[in-house]
This record gives sequence, structure tokens and C-alpha cells, in this order.
Amino acid sequence: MTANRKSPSRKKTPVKSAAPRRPGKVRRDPERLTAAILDAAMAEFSEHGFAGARVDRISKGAGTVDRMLYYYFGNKERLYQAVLEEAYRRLVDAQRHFVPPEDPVRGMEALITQLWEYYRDHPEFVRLVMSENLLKGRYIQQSETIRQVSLPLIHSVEAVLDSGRRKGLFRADADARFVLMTIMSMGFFQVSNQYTYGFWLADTATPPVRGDDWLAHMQAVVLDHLRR
Amino acid sequence: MTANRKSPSRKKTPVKSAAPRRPGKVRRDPERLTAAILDAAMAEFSEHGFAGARVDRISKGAGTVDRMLYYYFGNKERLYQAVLEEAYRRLVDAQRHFVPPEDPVRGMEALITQLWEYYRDHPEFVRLVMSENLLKGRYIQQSETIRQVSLPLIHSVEAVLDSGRRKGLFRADADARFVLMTIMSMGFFQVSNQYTYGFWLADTATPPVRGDDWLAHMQAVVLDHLRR
Amino acid sequence: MTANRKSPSRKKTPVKSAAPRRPGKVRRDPERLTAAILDAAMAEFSEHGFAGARVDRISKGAGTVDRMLYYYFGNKERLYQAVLEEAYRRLVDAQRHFVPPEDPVRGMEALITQLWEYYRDHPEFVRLVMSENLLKGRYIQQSETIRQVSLPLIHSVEAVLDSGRRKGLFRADADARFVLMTIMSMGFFQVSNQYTYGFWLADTATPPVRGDDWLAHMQAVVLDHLRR
Amino acid sequence: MTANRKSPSRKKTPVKSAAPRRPGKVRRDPERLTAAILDAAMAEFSEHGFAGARVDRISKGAGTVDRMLYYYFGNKERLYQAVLEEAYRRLVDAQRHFVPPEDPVRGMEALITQLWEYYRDHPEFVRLVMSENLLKGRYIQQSETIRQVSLPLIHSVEAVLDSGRRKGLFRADADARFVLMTIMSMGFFQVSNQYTYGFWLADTATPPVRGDDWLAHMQAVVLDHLRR
DNA sequence: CATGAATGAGAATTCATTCAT
DNA sequence: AATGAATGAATTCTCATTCAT
Repeated sequence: MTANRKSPSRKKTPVKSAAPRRPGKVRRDPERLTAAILDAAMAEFSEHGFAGARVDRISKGAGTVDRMLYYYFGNKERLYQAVLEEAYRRLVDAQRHFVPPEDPVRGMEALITQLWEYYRDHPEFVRLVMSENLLKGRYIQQSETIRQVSLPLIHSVEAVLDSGRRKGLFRADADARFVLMTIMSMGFFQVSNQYTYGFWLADTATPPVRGDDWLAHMQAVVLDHLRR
Repeated sequence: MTANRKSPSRKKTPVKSAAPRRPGKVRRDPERLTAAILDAAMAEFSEHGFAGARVDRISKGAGTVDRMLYYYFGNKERLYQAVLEEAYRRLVDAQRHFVPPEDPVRGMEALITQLWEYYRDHPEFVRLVMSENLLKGRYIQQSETIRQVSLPLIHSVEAVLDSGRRKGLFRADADARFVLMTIMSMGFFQVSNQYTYGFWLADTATPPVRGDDWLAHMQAVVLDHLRR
Repeated sequence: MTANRKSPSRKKTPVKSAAPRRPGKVRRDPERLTAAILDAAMAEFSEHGFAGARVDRISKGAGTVDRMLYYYFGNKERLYQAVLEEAYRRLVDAQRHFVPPEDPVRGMEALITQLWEYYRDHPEFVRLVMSENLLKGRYIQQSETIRQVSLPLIHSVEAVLDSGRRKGLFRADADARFVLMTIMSMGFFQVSNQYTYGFWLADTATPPVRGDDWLAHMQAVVLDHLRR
Repeated sequence: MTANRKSPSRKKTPVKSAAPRRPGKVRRDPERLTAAILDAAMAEFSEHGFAGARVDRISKGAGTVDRMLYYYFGNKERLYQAVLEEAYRRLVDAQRHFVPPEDPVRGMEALITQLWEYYRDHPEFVRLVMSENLLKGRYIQQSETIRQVSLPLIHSVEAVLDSGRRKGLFRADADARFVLMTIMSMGFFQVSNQYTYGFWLADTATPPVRGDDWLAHMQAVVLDHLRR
């Protein structure tokens, strides 16, 4: 049955390699390839969570092959952790450059706006954090990088609260942790739970809560609480 | 891995044997078996999310074999959806029996307590909702059951707000949707993000926020906002 | 976790039973149910072959449940065999009522037409025979029913040939077996191989062979061969 | 069943052992392994049809494991299609090297012999084509490879017919398509339906048609038709 | 006579990862 | 410093069939 088979055309093309190699693009540029993998991995992990993420989709997204992920990152878990660290790094970077206005009320409003906009504009970060919580923080706890830094924002909050307290505008017992957590809760939830919260007002005639309205509401709630 | 494939040792022990047929097994009791599967599935899906859940762990948890999941639920997706519906059914049931006190302030506090305790005591619900949001609400949208009912709590909130407004205690422009969402955000987040929020106060000397304190804070925040 | 689950609505509906029962239709009418199963099975086996046929599709097609196939036919193999027998029974019935015209040439033409039309109008028979040949005649050989009867047509062919020979119209050495086989080959192939024979004249400008033309061609070929 | 799942005994025998790594196995020879899989698959698909074919029998036949079929061919369907293409490639190759004799009558006889012998000697091809027709040509239609080439034989037939016509030996209206189809019908059927055609002359005393006699008959029939 | 409940054994395919150069 | 080849171990799901009343 092996007789006269003459197929010089049929290459040993394993089914996977459908992507054109793009010579000279990412090859021989470790920095760039690493970054490409990290980006693709962030997209994939944030889209599907850790368990749902697929190594081959990541490599395809990065324009390379599976093997390279292992070469540069070791395995799926370590890649996930690298993604998580990168996501937090970006968050911290964004907050580091932020300086709230002098005026306490303005300052608090700006803080809330800043956090809200970050969540709104970085759903991949939100989803990654959800994923990680679903994993009970397994990887964030293993990350020295993440555990060593703290959110710059907590200090901004403290500064604003201090200023407000000193000026007699804010209540004396305001606790930065509670205030920040309140802001984070409200901002995060709006993005993280957008696909399910619609259902409970299904038969209510009211339209869904709009983002801008929600920001105003957050600011009102927090300031109503802080003001003495 | 299929449970029955796992044990090559357990040969086809002829059922005709005089033995009393494994007493305590859930044989010939569809209701019970279905419920057992659903419970096991809820545990598994809430623990690992949809992608991370394993069919064989569910069947093992339910004391049956994989095959039965397919017999009763068709496939993993439909089982997941059944779990989701069951989770919402339980939430709605819990809220249906709740009647807030007459006094508006007491009423609002009770509402907040009720929701907070539900989240705190049903982390599996919280995790399931997170999962579903990670899936962008794919299954909740397919569920007629869920989409048809609305949360009883929204009506309780409206009632309490009305009462408070009539008595001149609450601000006139209070919107039930915003109020409920505020409560849900804060309650949900505390449970859902418990594994990651610790890190940002890492170098702060302050201890983590305690549950009771958080409840009191939620009540204060909401009432500070509502009170005129 | 088993707490307050109150779903009296969720029935033990195994996923399979989606079909409405249609009370009083096929129930309690063994004759009719058996026939319905046989018809559905013929459709299924001829469509998908033995291995590709699905028991549940057959039962659904017959408006009953899997269990009934086993009740009436024992198993898939026996059902297949019953279908095969039924198919041959119908072929034989069709041929039994056929009487070729007196005139040898007319007779032969009529014979060819009859066989051709049977194939053309009963592709399910053709497909069943293909299936059976793919199975190397496993079931036809087990069937006493089929093996006992012979095709009525062979006798018609013999009669027509005899008549033609006696009248000096047909060659003396004409063999009924070869003649019948020639007709069957050409008729069967046209139906059985309709999905693949198109390809080899792909680049030929000629259109596909039409059924009527093929019948005329068959008659010409056979008679050219028989005429002396 | 996956071959490697079958043997719980064969534990992960460390590959690092000093043993010479199973000599004779097809390791690190993609060409050869691909070919082995294709051959085994052709045997399996032609023996059992698409639905009846078993992936694990193929891998076993190729001396490898299931996984490799997926590595090289993606899935069962694509493997089947590759087999189909290979089968046609071989047929076309066989015909390409065939040049009929000058003399029209000899040429036609040779053509018939060539086709007849191919069918007779390649029942796996015949069975594959039957399978594909049972599938209504689903895969052949998807195959660019097959659809692009046409049978070399059709040109040989045209050439012979032309020659015969020019010499006044063959009828003027002879159509290559009809002639080729006639030959194919008769040759194919004899092989494809060998397991069922026996039955209809069951009670006839005549012996089954022998291959050689059938070839002679085919030649006679075709030439009787062509000769003017 | 009929049927709802249950199921063992397989079947295709996926997934992350390592081997070997 | 890369990368093509290979693969073990699951994983979901299907299929015909039997149990039990």
C-alpha cells in the first residue's frame, strides 16, 4: 500500500503552524518578543482567566510558537504571574504620576475620578484581579514584586484626608483604608460586575446606571461621609 | 478523567449478586441524585470557575459517575447554567423572606446587614457571580429563569427610601438603584476581592479591615449620604 | 449548601426526552410502532450507514424512545438486518408485479427502464446496499429471508433473452447473468457514485451526464451487444 | 480509547535510561511517520468507513500513538480527507503512466483492462470511494487537490475514440464521458457490490461471474456499442 | 405490554510541556 | 540562543445497552 506515493509537496507541516513567520520582525529580538508574549498573555489571561487561557492562543497572539513561552517564562503559571506583576506595575505607574489638587474636596474628587477612570479604561486589569481572586490570590502571594510595593494612592488619600482634617472640613475619624476601599469597591464593582448586575432591575423601568452618573454618585457618597 | 476509567481493578462485579446493592447509595432516586450533582457542581464551579471545573470532580463529589451528569444535565455548560440558576434562586429566596423594620434608618441598616451577611455567608455565590462576569455573562443571558425574576431587595430599598422621604428623613432625590448598587458594591467587593486588597496596605502598619467594622462603615456611608 | 433549595418545578427530566409524547398516536399499537421504527431506521441506516447510524435518532424519528427499539428488535444489529430485509422485500415486490412486453427489444428496454427507475427513485435502497457491501455482506449473509428469494428480474431477463434468441434477434450466447449485471452496474453506479464521479471531468467543458440520457445510453449499449 | 491509556502498567519509564531507545521505531522521521499514519488510516477508513473507523486502531496500525495523528493531521476528518486525496493521487499516478496502443480497438481494450485491473487490485480505493459517496461527497468537495485534477484517463479515452472515428471504425457520435462512465460503472460495481450481488442468483444453478469473464464481457459490450 | 432510570466502555480531542539538536 | 518534533495525561462527551418495575 506504500507503493508509488509521490508527494514531494506534502510537507511535514504539523497542523499548528499556520501563522506566517514574518522574518526579521520579532525574531532575534528577545526584548521585543518577550514584550509581545507578555502583551498577548495579558490579553488572554484577562479574557479567559488562568484555567481558560490557552498557551497556543497566546503564542499565536504574540506571533511566535508555544515553545518560546517556555523558553522565556518557564511555564503557564510563571507567565501568568509575570502578567499579574506587569498589570500591577502599570497601575502603580499610573498612580505615581498623579498628584491631587491642594483643596481637600477637589483633591478627593480628583482621587475618585482617577481611580474610576483607571478601572473604566483598563478592564483587562479588573478582570485579571478577578481571576486572581478566584484563584484565592495564589500567585499574588508568591510575587515578591507585588508584595513589596504598596499602592501610591493610599498615601494620596492619607494626604488629602489630613489636609481636610486640618482645615476642619473632614471628620476627624476618617480612616484612609476605609475611604480608599469604599472608592475601590464602588469603582471596581461597576466594571467587574457589569454583565450580571443588569438582571436585578430587569422589570424596573429605570435605565441602567451610566458611567458618568456613577462617578458623580461615588464622589457625593464619599464626600457626604467625610464632611463634618 | 472519568471516574470509572480510573479503576481498572473494579471489574464488572455481577449485579446479580446477593449483596444488598450498596446501601446508602442514591440509587433510584432521581430527585436526590440531581440535587447531589447540583450541589457538587456548585461547589466545583464556584471553586474553580467554569474552565477550571472538572466534570469528574463533580461526579465524585456527588457520589456518582460522570455519565449521570450528562444524563441529567446534558453537558458541562448546561450544568453550569443550572448551577447559576440555582444560586440566584437561593439568593432570591433568602431576600423574599426578609422584611425590613418600619423605621427608615433601622430599615436601611437592616437591609445593608442582610445583604452583607448574605455575601459573607455565601462566598460560593460571590465566586459564581465573578466567574459569570469573567465569562461576560454568557450563561446568565441565556437563562430565562434568571432574567425573568428581579431581586426582591430592590423593592425593599424603594419602600425604605419612600418611607424615609415621606418622613423627611432622607433626601428627596435618593435613587433606589444607586443606593442598592452602592450597598452591593461595597459588600460584594469585600468578599470577592479579599485575596488581593491586602497587598496595597502592605507597608502600612494598619491591620486588615475587619468584617464587622466594614458593615458599620457601609451603614454609615449610606446613611450619611441619604440623610438630609 | 443543601439548605433552602425549593424547586418543585425542576423535574427529573433527563435531557434526552425533549419530544412530546403524542398520546394515543403510536402508543399501544405494536404494529404501527414497529413499522414506524423500521421506517425511521431505514432512513437513518441508509443516510449514515451502520456505524454512522444513531439509535437515538432512529427512536426520535419514530416518535418513541430508545428502549422500544430494543424491546421490538433486540439491538442495533438486528434492527439493521430487519431494515435490510425490508428493503429487499420491497425491491422484490416491485419486480414481481413487473411483466415485460412481448417484443424482445421492447422487453429489454422496459427491463432496463424498470431497474433504472427503481434505483433512481429509491436511493435509500442503493445506499443500504452500499453500506452492506462496505460491511462485506455481514448481515445479508445472516439473513435467511434474503438468501432464500432470488430476484424476480433474473427470470424476466431470461425470458426476454429466450424470446429474442428464438426470434433470431439476439445473439445465441447471451447470458442472463451478464446482461442483468451489466444493467445493474450501470444503473446502480450512476446513483451510488453520483457524488464522486463529477470530479474527473472537472476541467472538461462537458456538462454532467443527465439521467434520461444515461437511460437511453444503457439501452443502446445493451441492445448493441445483444443484437446479432 | 487512547493507546497510552490502555496500559496502566506501563509507568513513566524514565527516558533517561541507557537503553538505545526502542530501535526501529519511527522516531524523528516526520516523513516516515506521516506516511505510516496515512497508510494505516487508509486501511482503516477503507475497511470501516469514516464513522466506523477508530482513531486508536489507526495509530496502533501506524506504530504510534493517537496524539500523533492529531499532531500531523489535526483531527479524524482531516485525516480522512488526506487519505482520500492520497487515494486519488495514486489513481491519477497510475493512469498518468498509461499509454494505450495505437490501434483503436486494441487501445479501447487496453483502457478497459487498465481500469478493471486497478479496481480489482485496489479494493481499498473502491471502498473509500463508496464511503465518500455514502457521505454524499462531503470531503471530496472540500478538497482543492482533488477537484483541481481530472482523471488522465478521460483524455486517453478521447484520444482512442478520435483515432477510431478517424479510421471509420467507431461510430461518430461516441461520447467519451458516456464511454468512460460505462467502463467505470461495470468495473467498479463488480468490486464494490461483490458481497451482495451473489444473492439474486441464489437459486440459479449458474456459478458466480468470474473476473476474467467479466473483463472480456466489458470489452465486448463497449466495442459492440462503438463499432459501426 | 411497556417504560423510566441508569450505566459501562469507549471515543475523539485537548492541553501543557519536554525531548533533542 | 533558539526551535522543530514529539508526547503523557487527562478531559469532555457519546453510544448502545441493561436494570428494575
